[in-house]
This record gives sequence, structure tokens and C-alpha cells, in this order.
Amino acid sequence: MEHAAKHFRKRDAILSCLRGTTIHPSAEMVHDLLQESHPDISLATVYRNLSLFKAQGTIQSLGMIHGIERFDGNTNPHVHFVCNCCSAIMDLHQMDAPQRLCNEAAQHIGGQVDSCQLMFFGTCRACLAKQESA
Amino acid sequence: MEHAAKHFRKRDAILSCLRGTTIHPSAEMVHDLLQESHPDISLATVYRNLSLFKAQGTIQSLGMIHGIERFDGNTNPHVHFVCNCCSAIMDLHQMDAPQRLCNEAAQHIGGQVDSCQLMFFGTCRACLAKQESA
DNA sequence: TTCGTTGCAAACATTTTGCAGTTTC
DNA sequence: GAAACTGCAAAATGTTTGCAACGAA
Repeated sequence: MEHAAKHFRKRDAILSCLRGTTIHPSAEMVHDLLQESHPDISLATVYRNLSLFKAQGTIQSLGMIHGIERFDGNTNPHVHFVCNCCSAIMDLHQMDAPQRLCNEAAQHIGGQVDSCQLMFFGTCRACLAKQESA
Repeated sequence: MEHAAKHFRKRDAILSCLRGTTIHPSAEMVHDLLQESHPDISLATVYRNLSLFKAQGTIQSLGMIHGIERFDGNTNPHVHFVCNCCSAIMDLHQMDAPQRLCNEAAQHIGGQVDSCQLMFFGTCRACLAKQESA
């Protein structure tokens, strides 16, 4: 078995990648991030495994941001900030996730509320700096 | 000029359509909704005008929901509910839009926050009923 | 040998764009 | 007549899928 450990499945690599980053990557970003350790991984494999993890609830999708689906290996509810300029996504752990409002929403809708998402949009510090120096 | 009013531009029709509905339509839904009054309108025109309105701030985009961009003719900040089953989007006017938290978010991020979006996800009443009867 | 996983390429769905014709003023 | 708008078809983009090959047990 000693060389079984050497043959990491690509699936595991994809999950580790997601858990080890806070950039909230897209499928293509995961593919790029894995190029060094798994240069032969295919984009289809990344897509397939991301769908799988999402269906399992192992990871969460942040939805399509600027036309591209982004993922988060951290499934704890938390708030996000999206830079409209560079499409960076950052965590706002300091802010309260309004999960507790789900019941209130369910009453208004008369349906079942499973989750909620609070997202701020704007321009990140790096992009602001770039704009000023331009 | 009395017959100027008769020659609505398709652009105007698209905007009226958005303002006169609460279904938060996609480009294709707008196209469908306009079929009766403007059977010759092309999907490209709908896309082009929706982009324009969005850039002008005349309408707002709710982002891509289940892979399709949805729009709202109501630019007042308000909360939305998305049915994961039928992709319906409903307003939750009764709930407080957390617009006032933008400043707090900006402090944490160190950038500029322009807008925020609070969205609940779940199953709407109609889909729940369908599921029960199935 | 069997079943799940993968790479490749083709298929798909949504959106954008080039261009030529039309409308508006 | 100039400028803006539109329809059509093609292109571009991101994602999914069919299939044959591969790998682990």
C-alpha cells in the first residue's frame, strides 16, 4: 500500500485545492491551480467533480459571478464581497450571515427557505489603487 | 406628431415590459412576453437593450440565476427569493434590504462598496404543492 | 473482471457581435 | 442624409456529455 498514497485521485486534489484557498475559484481557476501538481488534469474532470461536491453539499456554489460559477470550500454560511472590477471574491467573516432571517422569509413567501446569500459588490482596494494611479 | 406615439421603439417596449412585470425575466422571457405585441422583435435586440439599460442603471440585474441572467425593472433595493425548483424569483418587500450595511462592509474590505444583494433560496409554495401531490 | 474515474472532443446553451438593411429625426 | 436601431446569422463563452481508455480492488 505504500505507493497507493502516491496515486492521489484527482478528485481529492480538487477538493483539497478548494479547501486550501480563499479565492473562491471557478472551475478554470481550480484547473489552473492544479496545473503544477497535476499537469494532466482535464477541465472536464474539474467540472464533473465540482458538480459532484456541490450535489453532496461538500462545497458550496456562490452562483454565477460575472457569468462564471464560483465555488467555496467553506460551507459555513458567511458573507461575501465581489469586486466588479477584477471579479475577486472575498470573505467577510466579521459580518453576520443573515441565516436566522430564513424563517421570516419563509413566512412571507409561504414556501420553504433552505439558504440565503448576502453579497456586497463594489471595487476592491487593489483595483481602487490601480484606478488612482491611472 | 400625433402618430409619433404610435411608433413605439422596440427599446421602449422592452423597458415597459420589464417595468410591468414582477417575474424578474431573463432576456428570453422578455422576448416571449413581447411576442404578442411585437412578434418581429429579435432576441439580439432584447439582449442589446437589456445591456444598455443595465449600464444606464435604468434596470438592475439580479445576476445569473441557475445559469441565466435575470433582470428587475424595479431599481429600489429589495430582497429576493429564488425557487430552486422552478427558478421563479419573487420580491420580499416586507424584509429590510441591508443597504445600510454597505459602509460596514467597506470598512472590513478596505474598498468601495456600491451595492448589496440579499437573496433567499428554497422551494416556492407552488412547487411544494406539486411535490406533495406527486 | 468489474466499476468508478478520467481525457478528449463534440455537443450544448446562453450571450455577444459583425454586417447590412431599416427607421428616426 | 446622418446617426441610431434592428434582424439575422455567425462567433464566442462557459459548461456538459458520450465514449473509449484507464485504474483500483
